[in-house]
Amino acid sequence: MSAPPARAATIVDVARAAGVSRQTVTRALHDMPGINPATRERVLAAARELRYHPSRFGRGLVKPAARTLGLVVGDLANPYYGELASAVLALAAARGWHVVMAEPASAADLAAGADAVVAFTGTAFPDPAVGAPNLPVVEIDPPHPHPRRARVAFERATASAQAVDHLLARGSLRPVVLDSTTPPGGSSRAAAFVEAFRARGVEPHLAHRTSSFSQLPPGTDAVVAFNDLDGLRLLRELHEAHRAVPREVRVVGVDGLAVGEFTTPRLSTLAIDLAEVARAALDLVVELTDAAPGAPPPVRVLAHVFRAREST
Amino acid sequence: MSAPPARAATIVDVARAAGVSRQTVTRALHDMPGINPATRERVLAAARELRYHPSRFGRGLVKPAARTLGLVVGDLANPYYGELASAVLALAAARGWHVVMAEPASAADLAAGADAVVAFTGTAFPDPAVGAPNLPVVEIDPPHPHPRRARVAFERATASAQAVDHLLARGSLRPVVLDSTTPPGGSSRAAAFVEAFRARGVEPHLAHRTSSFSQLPPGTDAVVAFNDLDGLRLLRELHEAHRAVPREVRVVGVDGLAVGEFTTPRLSTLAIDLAEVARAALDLVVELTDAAPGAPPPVRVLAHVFRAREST
DNA sequence: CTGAAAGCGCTTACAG
DNA sequence: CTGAAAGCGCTTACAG
Repeated sequence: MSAPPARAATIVDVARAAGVSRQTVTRALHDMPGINPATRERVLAAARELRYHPSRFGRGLVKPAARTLGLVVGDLANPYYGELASAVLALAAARGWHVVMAEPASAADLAAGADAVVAFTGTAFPDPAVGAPNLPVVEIDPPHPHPRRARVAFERATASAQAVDHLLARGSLRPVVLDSTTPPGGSSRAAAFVEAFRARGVEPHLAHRTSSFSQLPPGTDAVVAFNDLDGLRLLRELHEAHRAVPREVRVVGVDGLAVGEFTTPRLSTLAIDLAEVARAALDLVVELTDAAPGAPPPVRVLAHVFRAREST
Repeated sequence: MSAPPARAATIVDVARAAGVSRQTVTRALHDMPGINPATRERVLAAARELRYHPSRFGRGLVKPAARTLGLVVGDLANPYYGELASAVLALAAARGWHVVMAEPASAADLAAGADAVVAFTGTAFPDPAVGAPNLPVVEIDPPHPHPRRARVAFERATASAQAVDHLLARGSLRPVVLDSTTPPGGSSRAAAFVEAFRARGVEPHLAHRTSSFSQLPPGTDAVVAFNDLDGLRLLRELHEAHRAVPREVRVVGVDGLAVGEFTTPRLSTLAIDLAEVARAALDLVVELTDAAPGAPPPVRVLAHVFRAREST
């Protein structure tokens, strides 16, 4: 009967429709005592009719609101980021925080909707939009430290060295390290492996992560994949090419994906406790928020662990 | 020097610290024209010193704000939900919406922070908290239709029948259907398979999804797993028990996980296009919001597809 | 170039 | 049991 509303209904619209004042609407909506049941029904009916939904902003301004954390992760379709996000969600809920998520492409947009941001993308988090300086940002494993952002740094040297020792001890002397950068070797995960090989007198071949095994140098007897998903792809390719893993070729992934436990062979990998990463990130949000203005941003270092499974 | 602030700094605090008015602070913060550069610097410095970050609520009240979608998914560590979430995030960003995420356990809390909710959990979405009736809710594949919620329904009968025909044609006549409910057979995904088997004169054995293969009836020659992750686990167990797949035992999963392409053997599965599911859900949010008060909630039906890979 | 006023939608005291 | 007033933090016209 009524024309479609140009804007969403407000509490005043409901009050007018029900013939009461705004505070009576609030009372009805929040099931507060001291309201005539008949009045309440009338208000609720009007609210339903108008599809009234209270404005988050009006309410947030006047009631202590949940802190809202912005979370930016690489790609949720990769279970690695999914696990991290899942851990952050659980921890945030336990603290009563809300979590706004965004893909890296629209990360800058988060500044408007979050009180702080945790970013885990493999690249640098873009500077927040104009109008939102001083947004506390925590980066997980960023390519470069930032002078005003807290960060969770990954320690890879130890685990990479263990993996390399493991490979060498089993006779793999012609290793390839796969990487996402051009030229390959620029990412910290690849760099840690390259360094470990060199420290032991072995010069690994470098190639892009998208290389198939057939494109690698003949004689290749070990491959360090860029991540576990790539490692699984490689395992599949080697199976189809009738190359025995680990006898002829050894494969190491990075990430510690649970699904690497269910393949044949199980994928050896560099793992990190993502629940711990999540906890460190949330702790840093608090620390950074409370830090003195000039103080250097806090840092947490978390180490990878080499998990030898069957592919090595 | 100054005592720690009891509350976050507001624009008035910054104005006072810089010795200007509130609108001058706004001007400096938003890089607006018509402000003395020296004044701007002074304001920005004060803002930094006070760690001032504008309130989302104050701003949201006065500027047209992004719509915020609440998204509740089962478990992000499962790439199935991760893929869906990833698709929703991308689509939402394209429309300029924000996305607040929560785990099912804290889903009710979303009512305070979202303008609408999309829920995909395998169970019924809890009724939103008091004070937020009329919150538009879109459920994906809910166990039961809800009188006021829109929903994306999954059509499983066709694909399940195809999978069953495929199994039967290859001689698997003693199938087991695994399920998450107690007793098993209560979930819609399991029910669709059971029905298809019965329609063809075969009575499948039912067991709980956590059953290991060794606990299934002797002679079992086909297993319908509850989901792909379970299917991969089963594949691994069969490999260790030296049972040939698919020759002795055929395995079907449900979800269409990408990782099922990289295992050996590749996992046959019932897949659904999650990008399409995401699009349907977001479209329903809009439809539901615009719908007439009394109108029945809109519904979209999306069908699974049987993807025969190597495990059958 | 800068400030005083009005108003966004809500809830919380306080009157009646 | 119900309503008038004040105020949360911000931006947008409008004066000066």
